[in-house]
Amino acid sequence: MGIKGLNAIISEHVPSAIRKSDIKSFFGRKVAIDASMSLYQFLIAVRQQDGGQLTNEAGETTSHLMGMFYRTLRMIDNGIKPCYVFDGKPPDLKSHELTKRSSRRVETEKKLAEATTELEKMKQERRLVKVSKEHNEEAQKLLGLMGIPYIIAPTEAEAQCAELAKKGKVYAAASEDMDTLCYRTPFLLRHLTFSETKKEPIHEIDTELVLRGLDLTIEQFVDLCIMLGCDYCESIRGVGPVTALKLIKTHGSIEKIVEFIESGESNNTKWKIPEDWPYKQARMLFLDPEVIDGNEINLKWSPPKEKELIEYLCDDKKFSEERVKSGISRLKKGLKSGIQGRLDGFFQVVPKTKEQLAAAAKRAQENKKLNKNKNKVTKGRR
DNA sequence: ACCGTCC
DNA sequence: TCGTCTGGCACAAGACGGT
DNA sequence: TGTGCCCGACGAC
Repeated sequence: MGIKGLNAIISEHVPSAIRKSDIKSFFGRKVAIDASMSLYQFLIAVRQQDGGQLTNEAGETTSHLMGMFYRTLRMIDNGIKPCYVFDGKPPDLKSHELTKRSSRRVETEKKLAEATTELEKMKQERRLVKVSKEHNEEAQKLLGLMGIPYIIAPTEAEAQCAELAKKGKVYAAASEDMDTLCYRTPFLLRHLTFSETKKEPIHEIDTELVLRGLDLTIEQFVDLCIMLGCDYCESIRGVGPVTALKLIKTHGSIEKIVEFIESGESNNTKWKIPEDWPYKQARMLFLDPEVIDGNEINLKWSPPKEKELIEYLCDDKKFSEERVKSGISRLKKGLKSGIQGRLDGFFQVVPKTKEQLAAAAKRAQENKKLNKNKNKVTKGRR
């Protein structure tokens, strides 16, 4: 998943589109999160000494529930209201990529069988991690009991996250995945979760600023991303990030670039356009993805179902009752203090007038100052 | 900031 | 020679709480 | 699975 090297391009050409800030500056915000991606990370990372996953007595995996529970609590503690979005059916174009992945799986399984050392076995085992239907359903059950809203997307979760942000149902999409920008989410938050414990600050990427900074339309930006390399199709062999940007700037679209290369005017023999290249379909998947209209979605954060939560996590999954109870009170507290939260619908309409842009710039300035002051305060205390 | 533990 | 792409490799991916 | 880093290959200048 993702767009190869896009982060590097933005960091280099439009660093001003990435605002770096503290988790505190998102207090009162709602965000949409790709649930399946989170579950995958938890399944890989939440392990014990011997490399095995956390389980209950029956041997059922609990790593994903553990991760989901505590990460969500952490966000609630910080006044952030998460909404999780689960993947639906992958689009047909992705099947190439998916068959590639499954053939890699077969090889990994072989290696696992051949592995001699425990260490080697552990490594290969992690590569085999896959988010199952059961993992997803268990996570959904947990979220339901916690009173956290979730959505099952028709196809790509990233696209649905962006849709929620575009319609003002949430402030931003939170993801490590750069292709969320292709769906034109107003804001993309990277490193949202581990920012407090780790050194990386939260990166807030403003899609409109990226487009303006690169001086590309959204269509051209998507074409650039396809050339950089996405999940849906191949890219032009011999064209890396530098050339891709140059080409899109001078020719304006992949159609024109293909024309240019095939005409031989480029004096370049090394560039190889893929045969039967479905770039037009890939482009449409980004520009017009299948999503549930954000206007039809009503996100609600409800009080946790205490008794059932304890039954599920403690009785069934063997979580510490003390910790779960403390989690429940954190949930209740966090939801109370938020009350109405902040207004996330500010950027509802995509086209902006000059006045709106000026106002947005002013707000950004003020936020910056605010963050600086906050940092000073916290530093002073320590 | 480390490091063992969570389940 | 410089710039750019490719392919090889290693590495790490959570959160909590006590010290 | 992706990301950065180092490397050699290969055109461009």
